[in-house]
Amino acid sequence: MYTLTEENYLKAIYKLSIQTGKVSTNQIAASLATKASSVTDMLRKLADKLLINYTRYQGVSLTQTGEKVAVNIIRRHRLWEFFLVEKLNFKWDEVHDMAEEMEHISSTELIDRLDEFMGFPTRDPHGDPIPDCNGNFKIIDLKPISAIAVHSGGIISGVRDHSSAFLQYLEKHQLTIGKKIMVKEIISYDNTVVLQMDNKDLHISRDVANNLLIAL
Amino acid sequence: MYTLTEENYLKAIYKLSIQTGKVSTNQIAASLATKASSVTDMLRKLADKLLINYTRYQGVSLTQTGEKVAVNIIRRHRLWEFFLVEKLNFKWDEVHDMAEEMEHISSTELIDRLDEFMGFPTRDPHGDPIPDCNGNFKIIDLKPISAIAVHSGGIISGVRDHSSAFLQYLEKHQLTIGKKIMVKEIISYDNTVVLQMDNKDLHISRDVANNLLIAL
DNA sequence: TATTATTTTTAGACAAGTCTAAAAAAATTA
DNA sequence: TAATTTTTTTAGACTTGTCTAAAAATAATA
Repeated sequence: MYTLTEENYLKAIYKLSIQTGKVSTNQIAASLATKASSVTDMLRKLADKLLINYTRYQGVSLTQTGEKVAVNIIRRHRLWEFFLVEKLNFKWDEVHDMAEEMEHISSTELIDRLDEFMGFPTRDPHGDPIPDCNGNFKIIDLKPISAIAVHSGGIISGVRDHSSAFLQYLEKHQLTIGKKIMVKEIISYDNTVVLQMDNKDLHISRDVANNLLIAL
Repeated sequence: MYTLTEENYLKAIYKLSIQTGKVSTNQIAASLATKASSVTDMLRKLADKLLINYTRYQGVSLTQTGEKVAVNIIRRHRLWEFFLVEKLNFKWDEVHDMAEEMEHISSTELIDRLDEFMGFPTRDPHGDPIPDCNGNFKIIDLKPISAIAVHSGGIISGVRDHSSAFLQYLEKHQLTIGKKIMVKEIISYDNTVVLQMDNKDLHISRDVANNLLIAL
């Protein structure tokens, strides 16, 4: 239906527009590691196919069709990540690149059966929600640890940085999805956050606290 | 490592060379539904990459490297077919096109784990052998039903035609992998083959008998 | 507001893979 | 062996997606 490149553009635009609304050419170029001029070319093609709203110099947003396609790609990506971790025993930091390829397998029937095979999971291994076969999913409002008050806490429920370096760091310190944590103290000198978890103290940097999301 | 197109060419050349040794430009063109001129272009590229032996007008054969790549693609294809049938409950006539896409997922680690997950199967749903992680597999010499003598028989073990029309026909008449059959009679008028199976008689055409393979 | 800097777009070119039409080589037939 | 047919290759062009360099539009600053 859509080329691999088109799908990657739609996914990138979707992800960028969640945070920022309208998306700029340069943002897309950065996100896809390509040049602004290449992006402009592609934007015209996507607009011709009614997948994005685009007027030059004004940035882009997805049309309803475009969003549906993007959400579907994300559904496929997250279901394959779940499969790789739950069925093939990969670690959560190993699956991104593989799922990046697998998300382009086109059969809807296949992905729906895969969904069923795994018992209709609602979160992928990184805590991100998996859209159902109609594209519906709950956006839970998660907060980075750096944004909550001292003496409050919650359940680790997601990450903002999906790099394997970050995920490996978290794994090493047991900072995994589902863990209950409490912010004990913030050291004002360098904003180090002192967490209490499993009755032990753990110091994490501001950077880590910014990228680790909790549900209150 | 290799482009999708390169992989498809290597696979096609591999399959054609099993039957005929050296493969011609036109054979490849027919098998990939493309034009002879396109094939010539690609053959030069594959030869540059040392994947095939090619001198113009003389046909092609795979190099050792080329064969290794081709066998690996076939391994991936057949493992995914097995997965789709055994784990996701697809029927044997539904899986070809999906596997055709999935065979290009590149991770070796992924395919080896998938292999393990399914218990290292040795045959795909159509009876074709699945190469192991070193590319080894047994080529069992199967005979079409049309080639065996009256009153002899064997186990249905493979098909020569993988089209869904043919597979659906077989399914409908319970002519599935593993079934034991015996050739009772060949009607000389039109070469219809009368099979005995499950203590019942079944008439199949010469065409069907040609495409249904048995192990003696 | 005028100037400068940044962002975005256009113009022209390139690589991969495909095509049609025509030429060259090989195979077949007379 | 010569003529004809078939197969294969070459030549030139098109599409998709990319790039660099330069121009145009927008945003920021003086």
